[in-house]
Amino acid sequence: MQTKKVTVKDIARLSGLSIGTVDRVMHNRSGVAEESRRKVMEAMESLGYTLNTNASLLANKKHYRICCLLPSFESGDYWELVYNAVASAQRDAEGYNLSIETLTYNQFSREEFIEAVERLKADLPQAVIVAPIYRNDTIELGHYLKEKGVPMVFIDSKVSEADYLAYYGIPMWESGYLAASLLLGDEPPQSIVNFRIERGGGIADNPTLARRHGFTDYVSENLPELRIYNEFLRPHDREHNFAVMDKFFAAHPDIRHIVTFNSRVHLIADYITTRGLKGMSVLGFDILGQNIKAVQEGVVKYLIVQRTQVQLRRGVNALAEWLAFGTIPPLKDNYMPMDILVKENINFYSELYKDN
Amino acid sequence: MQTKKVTVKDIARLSGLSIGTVDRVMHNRSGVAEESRRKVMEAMESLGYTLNTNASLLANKKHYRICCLLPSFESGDYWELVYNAVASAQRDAEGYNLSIETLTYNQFSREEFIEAVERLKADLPQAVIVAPIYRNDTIELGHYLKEKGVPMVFIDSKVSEADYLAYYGIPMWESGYLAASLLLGDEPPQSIVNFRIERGGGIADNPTLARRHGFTDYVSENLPELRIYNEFLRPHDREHNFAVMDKFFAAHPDIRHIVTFNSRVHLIADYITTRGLKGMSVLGFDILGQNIKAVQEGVVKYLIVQRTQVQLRRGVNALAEWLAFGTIPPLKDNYMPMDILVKENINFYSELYKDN
DNA sequence: CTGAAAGCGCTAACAG
DNA sequence: CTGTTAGCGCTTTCAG
Repeated sequence: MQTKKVTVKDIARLSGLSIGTVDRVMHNRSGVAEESRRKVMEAMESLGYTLNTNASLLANKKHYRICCLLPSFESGDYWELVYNAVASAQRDAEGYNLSIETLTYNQFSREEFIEAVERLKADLPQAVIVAPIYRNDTIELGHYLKEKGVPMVFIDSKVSEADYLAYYGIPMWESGYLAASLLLGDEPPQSIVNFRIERGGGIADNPTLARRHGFTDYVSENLPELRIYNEFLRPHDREHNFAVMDKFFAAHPDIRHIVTFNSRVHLIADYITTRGLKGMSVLGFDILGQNIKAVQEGVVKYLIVQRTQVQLRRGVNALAEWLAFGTIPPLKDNYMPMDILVKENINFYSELYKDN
Repeated sequence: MQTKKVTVKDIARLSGLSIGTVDRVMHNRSGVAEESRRKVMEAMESLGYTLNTNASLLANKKHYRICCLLPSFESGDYWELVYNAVASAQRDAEGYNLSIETLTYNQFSREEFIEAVERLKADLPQAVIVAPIYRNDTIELGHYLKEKGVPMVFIDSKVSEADYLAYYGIPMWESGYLAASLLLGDEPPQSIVNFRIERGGGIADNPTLARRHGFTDYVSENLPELRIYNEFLRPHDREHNFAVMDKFFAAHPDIRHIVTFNSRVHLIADYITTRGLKGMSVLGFDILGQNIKAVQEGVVKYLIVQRTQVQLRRGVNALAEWLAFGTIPPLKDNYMPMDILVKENINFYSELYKDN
């Protein structure tokens, strides 16, 4: 560290200007003579000035609002994780002159999404974070926000065609490819089953589609002979699901490998536990409480998870920097880690995903 | 959020005392009448006061020094990761009224460690972070620091018998157990080889010992028949290492499973690549640049890594809280995640481990 | 034991 | 275009 902290005063003195001007230069505000700007820059450079964030934040009266547009959730489902991450980001944000709000919509209802967008427009925040579901509507939202000068960050998944500042999330295709390599890498079976979720609305873009492509691409490349069965479950119809699975496994008693690309592998774990099936290799996604349990009990072998908290925090940071300094994130698409959880390491993740 | 931020003034007004007294109460400083203390507490409670960290930090003239006691490193080895984490924590620490220094010693020389401790004592910081190697000397250091009221945090590994404030690191035994389950879980082989590093000094406590125990415990539990060969390599003697491995694999051409418990799996990767061996299952630890490369090339199958940056940051945070507010960390032993890296997900980790 | 007052480094508003 | 000034909310003297 330096002998003494360099302050605006120092650089004002050195450049022969006032702290007012120094401030203006620092923040690229208009109304500074080119000559002065140069002098100030030079002084900052030579003294190695760094902004005291605490003082800055304290003095800054501006207050930014960031709004998160997310699917609503029921207890125990995927979006709850995201929502918790928002809550935690909210706490972090206090004291940073920015507040984070949430606007939710039923992910299966395009109407609700559009309505949520209307509400967003009615009380436009300074920045927006979106977990996109409806692709076209999201693109449109992007246009609108662009025009208003409101930056948008994607988390969870992205709509590449939209105007956005940055994306923080896992690479979807790769997550499926990874899934295949884990599940099928060691002793490739002859056939496997993919349990999917019946989609009601049908219009919604399914982000897990790319994931399934990643999986099937791995298969075409490495195991062209592999047969993949597709079966459909319902989020809340245990009886129906059990019937589906009973029927399937009766017809295919040899199948030992199960994959799901959504977060509901616990539906399958429930079935396996209840029926007492043995020797199954099951892979699923997302660190839901019930999924954790299934891994701990050895029913699910692999759980691929993302760091929702980190993703959101990075998104918020990117927006904060943009708002405060006009900084554009160095990378537009930020692909974050996909963690592989198994029985032997999962216990050291739960705390982290809850809070850290 | 509240309508308006609650400040010391508000609670001073409500309690009928001055902000000076309020401040004294907030920080449990002495010299406050019991009656006043009560009133202030009450007011804080009822208004839901929260400290404005920015203002606090800005006004606070105290400056804390944290010293990290670490093994020195050569480019590309494990301790470089830790050192980089310190450097990054240093940057974070600026503006938090605390500075982080590093004191290094040759990990193979107990003398150097003792000398480093002397230097530490000579210019005692307000808090200490230690990556312990010499167990007894560390215990002694703990006694000394305890007496001086200087808190100590362990990272990387811990000495359970010592007096310490908290530990942030992976669980060593479990990391070995995990290694075994990954390497041996699917199609257990008959025999495997463990390449170890010749230890010069011999007195140094080897933290990877617990890891090896975790591995062998898994084996005793699940694969009692498994034969584990032990061979010894040297960190910087490629020729010698190649001779050792040539000899070993000539004698055991059937062995396909290799594990190392230290960070130098790249030594083996180098050998495998050079000799063009095929079909090896190799597992190693730590996200060194050369190890990453070996995974990307498919030579190393599993790399188990820890989040050095996060661990250090948590350690620093714990100390900062202790210094500023006397807060004791909720958990003393904080076991952090062990990430499993394979070819298909490793590319999304490197950035994170570099900086995040 | 308590209150008053002087900043911490920066930003914003207002004069020039 | 530039300088001055009044705080932001808190901590820390220094008097009482």
